[in-house]
Amino acid sequence: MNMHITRKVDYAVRCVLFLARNNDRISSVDEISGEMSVPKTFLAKILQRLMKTGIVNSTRGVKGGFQLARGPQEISLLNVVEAIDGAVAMNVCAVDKKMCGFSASCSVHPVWVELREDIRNRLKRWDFAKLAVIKKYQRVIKRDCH
Amino acid sequence: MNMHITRKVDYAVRCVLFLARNNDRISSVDEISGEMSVPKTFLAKILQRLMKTGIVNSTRGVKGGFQLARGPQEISLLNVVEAIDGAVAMNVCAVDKKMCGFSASCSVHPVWVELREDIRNRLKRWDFAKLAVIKKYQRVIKRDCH
DNA sequence: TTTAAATAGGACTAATTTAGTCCTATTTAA
DNA sequence: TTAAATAGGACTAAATTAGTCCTATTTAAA
Ligand code: FES
Ligand code: FES
Repeated sequence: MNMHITRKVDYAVRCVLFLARNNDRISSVDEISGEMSVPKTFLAKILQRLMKTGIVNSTRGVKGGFQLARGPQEISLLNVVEAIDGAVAMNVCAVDKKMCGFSASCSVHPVWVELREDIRNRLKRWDFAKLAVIKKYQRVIKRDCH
Repeated sequence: MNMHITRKVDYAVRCVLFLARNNDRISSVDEISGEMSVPKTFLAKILQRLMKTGIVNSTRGVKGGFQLARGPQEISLLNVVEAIDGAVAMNVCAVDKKMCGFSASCSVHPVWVELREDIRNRLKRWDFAKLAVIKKYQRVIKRDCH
């Protein structure tokens, strides 16, 4: 079980958060990448993905940039995570397709399905309106983070 | 967010499950790997890890092999997952250590912490006594798995 | 109408992680 | 003494992640 946030997802989440906080105007890749110290071309790719999945709108040309496609409260963390990573799923079957459907011998299957639902539900509960106003994490965390 | 079970964890879980179901005797790597169609040398490494983390006991020499170090009901899925992958943690901080502790600007932090706890709690709830007797998954699943 | 500032997108590369293999040493029952 | 087993270090191959780079297109404004 690989339980890490990828940079892509991290960047995407923080990017959408930035847009949620500046939703009154259009922001360019340049501005966002500067603000968040994310490689510009990489962020551009991420924004393209968010565009294709209908989370942000883009405007091309001079003065162009990105803006949320709908209200921040209509965008869940799950939306963003699945836009970037595809469907959240833990199943072993993903590893070896032949094992699943043919074999009836996997007792662990329902556990992964259950865990998947836990995670999806939790991510669904957080929307970017909530995230945008959340108290910034003031306490300095050293051990638990790294 | 990378939400897949690695083969290592998959193998480890099924391996411990096998041992739970055959806990009256010692099983060799050869037997387990044959039974589960897992590369033998790779499984050996995994069992070494499970050994070091106190989940299984080993007996060396002829007639040697592995056995659970304690009752199946005393071994949680979390135990096995963390034995193989290390601490379950999602924090972005893991990606860029400099970001955490220095910056107080990450609103998403508490979300990952919360999600982490969800996952750990769920994994903690499943022990291998429960898993060993679980109804084998009979329904053929095609779409949701792959 | 030209230009410069922007996104769109394909093709590529580098770095890291995952998934192993291979070999040698050690232990131990027969 | 030998053969069947685990222990463990060092290595390799494959896959994924994290990017870069280049060219095309769009568009506001000089
Ligand atoms: S067969 Fe689907 S998780 Fe095991
Ligand atoms: S600083 Fe720890 S998750 Fe953002």
